[in-house]
Amino acid sequence: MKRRTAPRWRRRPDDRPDEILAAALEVFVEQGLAGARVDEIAQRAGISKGTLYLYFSGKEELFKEAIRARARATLEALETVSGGGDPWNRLSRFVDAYWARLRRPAFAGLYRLVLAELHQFPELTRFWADEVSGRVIERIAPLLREGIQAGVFRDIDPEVSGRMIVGLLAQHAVWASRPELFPHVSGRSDTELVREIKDFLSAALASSGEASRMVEAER
Amino acid sequence: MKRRTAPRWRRRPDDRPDEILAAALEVFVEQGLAGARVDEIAQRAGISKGTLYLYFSGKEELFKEAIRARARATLEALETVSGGGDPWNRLSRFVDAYWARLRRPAFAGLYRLVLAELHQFPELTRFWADEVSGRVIERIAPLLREGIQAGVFRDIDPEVSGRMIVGLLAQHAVWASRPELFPHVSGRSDTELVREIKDFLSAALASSGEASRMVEAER
Amino acid sequence: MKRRTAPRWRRRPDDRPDEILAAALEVFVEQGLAGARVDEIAQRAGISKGTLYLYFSGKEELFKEAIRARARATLEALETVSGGGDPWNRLSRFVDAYWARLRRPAFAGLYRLVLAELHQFPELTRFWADEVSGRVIERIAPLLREGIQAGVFRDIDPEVSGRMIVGLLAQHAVWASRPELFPHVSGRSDTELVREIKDFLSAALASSGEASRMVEAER
Amino acid sequence: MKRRTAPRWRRRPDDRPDEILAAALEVFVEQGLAGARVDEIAQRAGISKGTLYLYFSGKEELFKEAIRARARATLEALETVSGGGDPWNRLSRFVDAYWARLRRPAFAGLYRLVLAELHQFPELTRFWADEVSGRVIERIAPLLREGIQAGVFRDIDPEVSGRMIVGLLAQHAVWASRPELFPHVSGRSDTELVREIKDFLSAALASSGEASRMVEAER
DNA sequence: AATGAATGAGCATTCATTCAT
DNA sequence: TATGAATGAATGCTCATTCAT
Repeated sequence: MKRRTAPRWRRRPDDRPDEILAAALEVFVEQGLAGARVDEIAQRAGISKGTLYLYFSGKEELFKEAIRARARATLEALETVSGGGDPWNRLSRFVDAYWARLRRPAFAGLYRLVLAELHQFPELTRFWADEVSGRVIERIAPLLREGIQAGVFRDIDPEVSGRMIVGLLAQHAVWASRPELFPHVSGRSDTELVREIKDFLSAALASSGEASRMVEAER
Repeated sequence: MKRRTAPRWRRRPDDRPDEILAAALEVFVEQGLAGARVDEIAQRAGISKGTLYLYFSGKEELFKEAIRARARATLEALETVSGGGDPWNRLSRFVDAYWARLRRPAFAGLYRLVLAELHQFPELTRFWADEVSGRVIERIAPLLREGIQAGVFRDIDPEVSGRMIVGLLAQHAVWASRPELFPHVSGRSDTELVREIKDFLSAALASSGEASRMVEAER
Repeated sequence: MKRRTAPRWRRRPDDRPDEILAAALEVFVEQGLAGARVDEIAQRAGISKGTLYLYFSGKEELFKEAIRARARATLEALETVSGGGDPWNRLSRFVDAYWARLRRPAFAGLYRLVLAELHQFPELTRFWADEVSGRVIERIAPLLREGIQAGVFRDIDPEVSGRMIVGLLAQHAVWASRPELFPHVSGRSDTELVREIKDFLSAALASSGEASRMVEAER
Repeated sequence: MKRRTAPRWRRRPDDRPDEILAAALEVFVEQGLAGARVDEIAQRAGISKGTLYLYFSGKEELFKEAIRARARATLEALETVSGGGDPWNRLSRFVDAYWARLRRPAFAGLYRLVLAELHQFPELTRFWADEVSGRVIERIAPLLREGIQAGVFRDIDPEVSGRMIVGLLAQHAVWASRPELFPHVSGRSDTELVREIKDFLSAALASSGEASRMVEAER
């Protein structure tokens, strides 16, 4: 139902659909799917309610496309994290990049939405599992494997330790997105949180002879 | 005729209100605050819609009371975890007990609800921060402190490592509550997940001379 | 969706559904299916919009039930026309009774509605063909057959002459329901119209030796 | 630039307006006035919605003009029926010509539309009464008068018998346009129907000494 | 106390009409 | 002339809340 061919046509060359999706995600994050009002989405996108229906067939499609679009953007951003250096260094950079992503205002909201509403949309659920959840761990695992071969990381299943890393980061990001609810993060800066996480991960990952080194390797 | 103004917190023997709250939480968890229909709550509680309004003043109050009641129950349950033994043992027992709690079907739903909707209710937000979030870490911290003094745990801020422990457990519980969304947990049993978490925590917490021992100390 | 068991309960024992259907037919007749507003139907039925949805699942069901109910009532009314006498007499009584029915304000409207909108509802179309259209001719045919056997009517297919009788009556009723549109009926009373039709039918039906007698046999 | 105020009734060579009206009538017949969508009319006419508003001021005007145009065309077509021969012959030719007209797909639809919606437009109602309804009977009446003078038709008011003839034909055409609704015509060919009608009319019209002759006089 | 019929504000969606290009 | 994007009033339907019984 989205206009794929047509609306190359007025006002802001053709960001219209993206602007609508951004507004929609904002409102969905604040109110949930059922609570969001189409009127408000249109208003935040600076268009009329009717116009919105020229681009999307209804509230549900809007929801699905908003989730999809944001998820894609997040993944693309992570794609670029890379580079060389020793394993501690590379892991540190990954943590920084991922944390930066998780801390964007949109992320925690998206994640809440996914947890709360995605079960209503089986295709989206598959999309999320296949295209999003899986991808992040796929990206740390090789890095961990190399560290193990180099003898600097303990020999544990990289899928598992990858999961621990992502889990700690994600949970902290979620907490940090609602500091009023979680006093144990509310006084702390992002820098502190990242340092504490890195320190904890260093101890957990370092092979026995190694002094853990991620913290010093900081950005 | 008596119960005209505040018909809510009386009739201890009669557990009608609790049944309603349980039904309500169920529906709120499935549909969110806006998506939940009062009709359905009443139906699941086995009463008529009108009756529901004799006990609660409206949907919002129902929501707030449901959250409050469940949070209290969860905390009370954790209260009882205790006992002696060496620090690894006690930590292991705490992890088991907390995990068991987190894995109850109600938990992940409650947590999602808190993340998704609590911002609409400032008083509830305070309640959650003061009475719930804070309490859990308060409970592990002493345990960690003793382990440090006994020389078996690394000397790191117990508040911080407590947060890491709770974070890992909570995130895994969230993931495990939606296995379709998170393929990295979907094949694994609870036993496996707990073993992996304990192993990771052991490495992260053990003081340098110590072989980490939480896994062996298993229930 | 109609309440079959429940609403035995307040205000006017239980004509509620019938009152709604009557109001609905009125509005549908005036505005057509698409043009009718549910609000107005409710208003004419003296209830609120919401109440209407307690009895019917939506505008379409309302439409279908309204048609069905009225058609049934019309058929039932015709059922009672009967009696003895010579064929001319009986035919005359049938014409009077059918004409009286066709001239009720609801009939022409119902007929218009059927012509204009029924193609949207295949089940209703079948219902109309099976239960309504067929029945009327079924009722005159035996009467004509007896007249033929008695030698007073010409020997023509009773199904065919029945159709002519019904056709003339129906078309005149339609015209008479919109006199502004059809000047050739607009000045004439019902009595005149019926007399003219009977006269025409008498000539068409009488066997050659017979002087046609329907007109004199008048009510 | 010229055609700014009254862009409607000009440009003879350009038949754009007529194409639009034809498309409009099609859609109005299928959906009624309220149910018709301007979008679809434009689409069927092969133009854009905006263009349509260059030719007609809105949906209602479109409706009125479509009815008017079609009615005029129908009348013009009947004008040409004429010729000599004995009265039975001429009547037979009239019946054939009128029936052919009534059986065009557009007719029954137009008639339904007139019955269903014309009351909303008083001027159109007058137009229909004055220019359409009246005219047809005006055309048979003289023919019947001559037959009476020639002694072949019974001496009855030609206005009245004309009405019967038109009524029978019109009603059969309406039935035949919706055979699914009217089983008593659904199996029969047009030839059969016309033969039956002519036979019936012959008996009704023939003066007493005459054998009725319309059927044999067939085309 | 309990019920469930009744209400009407609220909201998603459609569609006739306008107007910048 | 012709287009089709944009608009927003109109309308079907839902659902939290009330209240007569």
